[in-house]
Amino acid sequence: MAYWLMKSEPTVFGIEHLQQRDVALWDGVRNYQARNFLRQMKKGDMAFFYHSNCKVPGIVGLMMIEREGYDDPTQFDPHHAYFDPKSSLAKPRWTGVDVRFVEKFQDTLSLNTLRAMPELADLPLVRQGNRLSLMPVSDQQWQVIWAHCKR
DNA sequence: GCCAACGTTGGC
DNA sequence: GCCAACGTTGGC
Repeated sequence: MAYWLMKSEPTVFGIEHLQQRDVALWDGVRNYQARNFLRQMKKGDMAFFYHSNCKVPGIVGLMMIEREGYDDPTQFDPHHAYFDPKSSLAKPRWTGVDVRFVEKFQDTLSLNTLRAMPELADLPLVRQGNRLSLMPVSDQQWQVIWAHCKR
């Protein structure tokens, strides 16, 4: 089983949305590096839910990969914000996964706190200027983060 | 709202 | 294939 961290803007799709829906498609990833990670995800993998572009960016909860990578349907829909005219049913470009809500933490584990953990120095999230929207988390990194999550 | 950092696009 | 211009991300 592998571990991941996945970013989303809470005004677009936050942990509360996932909590309400229980299972949701993680769509809209339009970056090849991130897409390739999506394709590596396996059912049962665990992922931290990270809120970005908000007042207190940080880890807010836990989810599980429910369904492995399949064609992100939004790429085909010309009326959708995530539409990609260069993609087609014959040659789809983008992948989504289904994620299942597991829990919401009592407090946000803020980016500032994460940056203060020396064990996370190699995590792309804490590096300056990083824009990768989802990334693998090593076993050791996971343990360190998990120990700080208020449950 | 600002803007640095980054990825993508497209002319050449 | 280079690289300037452009658009986007995301912390602050």
